[in-house]
Amino acid sequence: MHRLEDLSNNKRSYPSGGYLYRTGDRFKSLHAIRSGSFKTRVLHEDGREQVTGFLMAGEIIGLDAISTDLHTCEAVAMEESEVCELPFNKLEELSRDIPSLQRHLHKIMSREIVRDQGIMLLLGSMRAEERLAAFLLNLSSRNAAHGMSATQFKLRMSRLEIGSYLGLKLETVSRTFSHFQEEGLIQVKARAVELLDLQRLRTLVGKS
Amino acid sequence: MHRLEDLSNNKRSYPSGGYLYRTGDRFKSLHAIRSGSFKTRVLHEDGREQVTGFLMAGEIIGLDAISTDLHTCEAVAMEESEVCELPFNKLEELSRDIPSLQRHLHKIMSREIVRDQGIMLLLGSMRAEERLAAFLLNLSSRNAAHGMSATQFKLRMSRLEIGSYLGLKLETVSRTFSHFQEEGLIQVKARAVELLDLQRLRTLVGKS
DNA sequence: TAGATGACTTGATATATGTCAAAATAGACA
DNA sequence: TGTCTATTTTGACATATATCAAGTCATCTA
Repeated sequence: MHRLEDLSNNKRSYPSGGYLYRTGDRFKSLHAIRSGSFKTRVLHEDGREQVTGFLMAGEIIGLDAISTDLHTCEAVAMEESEVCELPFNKLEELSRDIPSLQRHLHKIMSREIVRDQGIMLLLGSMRAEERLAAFLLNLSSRNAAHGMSATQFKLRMSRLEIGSYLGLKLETVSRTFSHFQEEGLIQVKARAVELLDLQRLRTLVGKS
Repeated sequence: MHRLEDLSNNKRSYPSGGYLYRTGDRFKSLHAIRSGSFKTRVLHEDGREQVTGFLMAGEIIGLDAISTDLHTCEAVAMEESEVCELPFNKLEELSRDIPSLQRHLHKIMSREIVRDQGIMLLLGSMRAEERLAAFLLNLSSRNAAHGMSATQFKLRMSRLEIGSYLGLKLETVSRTFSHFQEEGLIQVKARAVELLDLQRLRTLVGKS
């Protein structure tokens, strides 16, 4: 067993804005993203909402949706997004027989929790510049992990969505981008970003 | 199978500040809290840290510790804290035979993720008053869930710890407490708190 | 290509929260 | 009980980010 998505025989496509699942849906599957990208959101009764994550090709969606009805996941990329469905009951059955799968699921689950804790640290104790630098570096290393450029990429999400994720207003996100550019840390034009000085971006994140 | 802790034959005690697990420990057990309370923290390489949760008697600790080495859990109460250990491999074995346990574990896991998402919403989009009101209401309902008063209780944690959890400085926490008292929402003296107007506290959280 | 629509940038100003400092209070211990 | 220390409160001031408001720039459609 090398890749979870080998288990799937059900592939589906979603247009931008298409819902993979939405508030109230019963959780029943994991999804491996083959192309495009997705965002997850939590909703509050009073209408307040927040983006809680962005997911890209090569990553697994779904565990953070377990049993919550205040949570949605939808495609954000400009191109079509494709996923493989991994039905949960099938995974459960298999995981009884295949110990390595059990561990694999654990690892995925853990990763989500660790990721959430990182975001909590970010939201709770970083300033705007640190948050955005951390965000860019995170995208960078995930790009690299999937065989894409670590320094040049196109953002899949709007300033508003980035702001929601980082706990900032879109104007602050935009200003901080501009500021980074003035400092020679990045080159940014609309959604096209190039990281010019990874080292200085890293030191930016690691200070209080 | 009604309560997870019936599985345990291993009970342990911790003094205030005692570590249940600490950075780098290998995750191997869940723990059911019998008395006292605990806090979990994430640590950052640069020394920055944040309280990510408070856990009280009757609750289960441990899942958010899976495979992360930047995470600690320690006792915070004044009195001794006692836990039942639930070894993970034992749980895994049992969960193969007992489907209801599998579901039970799922539910616990989900709850942690949902909780984290709630905190992300709080940290990302609420102001100081809303955060503290949400915090107090959360303590209140958890107290009630364990058969204690929903309106009168003693805080187990310092202003500094509350601030770390809510992404605020301790002075802001203190000022907000005082402000709530002036408004007649609560009665507070050091760590003794009485919620005087639950309804208004709730409306405070649900606006912006 | 022109016009329309939504996304992004930039500026001026307001405001919430942080920072620094001191005093008051509570809890621990001899 | 009194002393010591840590916690909490309160004040004055600084600052980061939000808010409000234009204006520019992209992208899409006709």
